Amino acid sequence: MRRTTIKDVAREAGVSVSTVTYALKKKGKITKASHKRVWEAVERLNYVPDATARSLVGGKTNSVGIIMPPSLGFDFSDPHILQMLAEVSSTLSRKGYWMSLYMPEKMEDDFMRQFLMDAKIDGLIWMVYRPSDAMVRVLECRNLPGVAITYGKNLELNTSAVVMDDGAGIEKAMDYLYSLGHRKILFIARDDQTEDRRLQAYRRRTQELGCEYCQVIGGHFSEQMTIAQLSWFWRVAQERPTAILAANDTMALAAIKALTQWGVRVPDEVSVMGFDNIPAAGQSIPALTTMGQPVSEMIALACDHIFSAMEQEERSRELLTVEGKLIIRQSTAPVEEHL
Amino acid sequence: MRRTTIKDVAREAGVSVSTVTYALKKKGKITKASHKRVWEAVERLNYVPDATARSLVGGKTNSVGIIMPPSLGFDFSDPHILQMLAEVSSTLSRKGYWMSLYMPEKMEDDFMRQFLMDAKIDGLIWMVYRPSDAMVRVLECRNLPGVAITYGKNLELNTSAVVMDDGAGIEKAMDYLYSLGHRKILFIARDDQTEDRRLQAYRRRTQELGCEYCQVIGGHFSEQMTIAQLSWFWRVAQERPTAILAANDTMALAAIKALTQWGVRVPDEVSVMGFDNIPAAGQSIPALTTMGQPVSEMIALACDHIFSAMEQEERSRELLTVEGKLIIRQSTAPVEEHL
DNA sequence: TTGTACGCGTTATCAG
DNA sequence: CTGATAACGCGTACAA
Repeated sequence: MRRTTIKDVAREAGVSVSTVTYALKKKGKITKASHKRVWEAVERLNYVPDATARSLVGGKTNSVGIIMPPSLGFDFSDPHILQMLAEVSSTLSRKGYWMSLYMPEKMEDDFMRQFLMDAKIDGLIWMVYRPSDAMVRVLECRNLPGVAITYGKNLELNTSAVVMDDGAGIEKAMDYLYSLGHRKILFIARDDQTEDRRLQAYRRRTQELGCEYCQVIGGHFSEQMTIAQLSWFWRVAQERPTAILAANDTMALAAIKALTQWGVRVPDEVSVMGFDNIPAAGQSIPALTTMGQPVSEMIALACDHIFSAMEQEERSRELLTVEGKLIIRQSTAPVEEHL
Repeated sequence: MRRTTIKDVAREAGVSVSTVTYALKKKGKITKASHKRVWEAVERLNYVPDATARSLVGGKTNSVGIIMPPSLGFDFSDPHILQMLAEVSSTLSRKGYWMSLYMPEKMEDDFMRQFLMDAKIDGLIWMVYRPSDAMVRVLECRNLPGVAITYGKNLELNTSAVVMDDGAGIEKAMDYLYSLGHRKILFIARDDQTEDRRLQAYRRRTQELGCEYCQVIGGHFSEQMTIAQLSWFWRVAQERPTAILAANDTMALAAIKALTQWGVRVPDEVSVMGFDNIPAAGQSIPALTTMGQPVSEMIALACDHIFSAMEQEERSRELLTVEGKLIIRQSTAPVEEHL
């Protein structure tokens, strides 16, 4: 059983196809009578215009692709990611676009190229640290605009991007702790990220602020690992820090948990600060001071960029940077109170 | 700048369009020479076939729609949902399909109808409790197959569905606790779900098992609320339960936390059991015994159903039910030990 | 106001 | 082996 086409409707209504189109689009001028007959025929036949055909003639698909690997080199927590997707979805649909989501298991997957070639999209948002040149090329062949949501300044970008400068965020965090009087700040780094801008930023800023104390432990992502590392450090350290800055909230929360368990009061004895502002950060005791990633803002920027790019013929390579937001809660305090 | 089409390639290679198609599809027989010239032209012009045109002539879009409201009447936790999406995505792409994800803010949204009409899809998976008749109608007009992933038996279904019978799951959980000797089982219900099959199942099974004790408290979703309710109950209850069954893991975990804090040993004094098997359930202390939703299985079933339905012309309405899986961990113990 | 005819980019059929 | 040509379903100039 074939699908009902516009011709069927025309025949049923006793008019021509263009009359049907006009009646449906409310364009041009049509007699009341024709209009009515067309709509009746549409109802009778349950006609729904074919989306693919419209796309072909219209030259646009009305959808935007999203590429997001489940194992992101990416620091948004799961709840965040889901919320991000929801935000993207509604932002897109408000403008009449739909979302074509692709979550490759691994980035080097051949499927990705397949997707890039096969997907019926007018633009693409990369949720990856840095898309590979080959993939970007495919997009260029199709003359489609793309924008990456990522972080880390001074990235050698091959595409437009919205980047959060997390190095600057760490520096900002250090400055904040410094302003509270802290001079001995311990950094908990992610030890699975070889090139860790956050760690580098910590080292740099420590030096720039003239702090002698520059101690780093690897926290790993899991709570247990972080606690184990911190516990070890706490035992062997010659000098204990007055503040702890973690490269992400998960590790900061683990630190708070551990310290509290050991009877070390946070923030009275030690201030603890995180990074990312995951949802759990606001609910810990004490609530975690952290550097928030302006996720919604980044998404809005990316969507805006794609929207305007899709309306233009020429492709530009734009770089939009956003700043981390300092979110002060209860896990940090002036160092004076420690005395 | 127009996109390069197959005609451009043909001209560049000095052959006809059909020869190009043959060369690209490796079908039919072509001379080495032609093959080479075509591929060179393709490389030179960066030709990528237009997906929309292929879909039009081929009669299929190679993508599957997913409708998933962020506020699901749905009990999968966030990490689960993300994992579900990833699973859907890879299952689809393994079969050469892509995922068109739509997350409406509210289900009664007009955008949804728009999506259903506009989306270039060959089938749809509903991640909703029950799709509205009107929406199902749109799908039918397009002659597209659809399948809902949902739960609750005896649903008046208007579409194919994979359902997890959570009423039966609760009964199974009750039977398990009963088999451990528990006769006084407290139920923590979700108090934001007016029609709660889980609660009803608890009441029914309690009676069927001949337990006199039938106590329910409303746990709400948040940890705090659950703890508050439980704390209140613990104070005023004439008779305390030997086991607690919660309508979801989040509340069960909250219960464990609270009990432990009060010095009540789990499971020695009170057994605690959850529902859903969220990731955190395996990591609590003690690890939570729970009734797992076979999420992956449900997804696989739904995808399989859609795959086969998309290959057929006729639409059928199938109902696939799955059972909850009892996952025994450390939070439950025989009642004898309590003595 | 309405109908005809062409084009969108492919694939598939059928001659040559 | 290769080249015209007809679909696919719709939108839209252009003609009537």
